Amino acid sequence: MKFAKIPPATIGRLSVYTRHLQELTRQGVEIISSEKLASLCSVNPAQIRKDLAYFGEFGVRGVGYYVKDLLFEIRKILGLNKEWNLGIVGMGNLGTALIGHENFLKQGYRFVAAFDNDPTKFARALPNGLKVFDIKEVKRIKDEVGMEIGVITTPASRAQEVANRLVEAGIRGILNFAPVRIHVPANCEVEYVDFTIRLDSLTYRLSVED
Amino acid sequence: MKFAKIPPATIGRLSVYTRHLQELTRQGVEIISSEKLASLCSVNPAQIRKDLAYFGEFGVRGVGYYVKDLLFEIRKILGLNKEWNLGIVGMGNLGTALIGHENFLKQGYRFVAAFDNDPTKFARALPNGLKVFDIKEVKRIKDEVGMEIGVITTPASRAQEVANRLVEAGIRGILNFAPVRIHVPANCEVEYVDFTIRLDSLTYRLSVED
DNA sequence: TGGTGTGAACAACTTCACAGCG
DNA sequence: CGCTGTGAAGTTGTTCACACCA
Repeated sequence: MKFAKIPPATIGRLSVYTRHLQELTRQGVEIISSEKLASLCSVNPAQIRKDLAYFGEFGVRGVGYYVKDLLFEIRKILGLNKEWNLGIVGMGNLGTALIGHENFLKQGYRFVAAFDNDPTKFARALPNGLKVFDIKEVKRIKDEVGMEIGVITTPASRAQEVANRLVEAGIRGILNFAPVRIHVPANCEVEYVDFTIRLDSLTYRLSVED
Repeated sequence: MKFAKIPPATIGRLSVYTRHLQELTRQGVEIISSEKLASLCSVNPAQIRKDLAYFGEFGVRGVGYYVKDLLFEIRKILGLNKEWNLGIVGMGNLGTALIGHENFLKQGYRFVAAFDNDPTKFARALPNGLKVFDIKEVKRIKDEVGMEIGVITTPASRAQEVANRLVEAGIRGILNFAPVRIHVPANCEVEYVDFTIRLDSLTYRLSVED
């Protein structure tokens, strides 16, 4: 791939493009212009072309983009030409719901391990046949099942401690649902999903506009 | 300062600050400097001061910020000096998990209504005593229970249709978990939570750095 | 002709550096 | 004296406008 440094926002938008390209594929649409795709994704058409230009030339001038080809190329850019193995820590309501959620599989993410620190949960059988292990065993299990990314769904107060364990076990990527920032070494990447933060943005806007 | 337009990123960070200020309160910390708070939140100290400066002067020079006061002030800025009533549409695994998730209540969000389009779910009793209603009844129920924000947890293919119904019922704020952009009139605000998009950012970085 | 690819203009956001004040 | 508050500088990201090409 290219050696320019890519805006994080571009990467986020590439994901959005793939969601809508997938939908277009399902609808049988074969070709789409940056203008139409932009409208679906609620962005500026030039933004789409610019985002893609970081990685190469994927369109046909005067025509547009071949939906299937573009989808394939973007997924390759995002590293999604392989399946990724996820391990999840914190088997409360949310963790249990995520492990059974279709969207992960649809995008190429597979849960291969589940952890908690509550012994009463170790017996429980999960939807997809996984068993819940003690978080202390994360290193052993990680190597056994080839876990690559850790998903944290514990309460905020335990997130840092879990992150430490994951890092220690050699995990290089973490998706954190707990509503606090966590601190990890530079060789480990973290992304955050905090739905109450998004709600706060909403309430801010709703409060201001009146 | 008061009437400048605020960067969306600032609003997002204000939420992050509150999460850590809450944690500090729990730990009994009374005063904190922008430097220390910045370290907790993984941002630049000047960024915190700048973010706050959009809204007023909340610190004491030479001292720092009083944790409780700052928390109160930021929550007021975000419109969180009231409880907000949420209605959720799509009672699959994820929807059911969210409705029982402590973080919402902790931040002042209360689920007051639940909807689906699958009649077999209407009977089901939810954790917090709510009943699942037909999405077609959203307008009536919304007025009855004072629902203010709609949360969409349906599959992508049904998100737009649900958004239309919410808008029609007079909802002015939507939190969308479905992995597609939705289109609504200008008087309605939308925020997105897509965890597979965040995972894609992670896999991109993991793929590039090797 | 019509839509992509892209340098250049523009806009937004972040960080610096220090003045100002408790 | 130390930490906040803030103009100015620096950096990053977005949009425009048009050259270019199937």
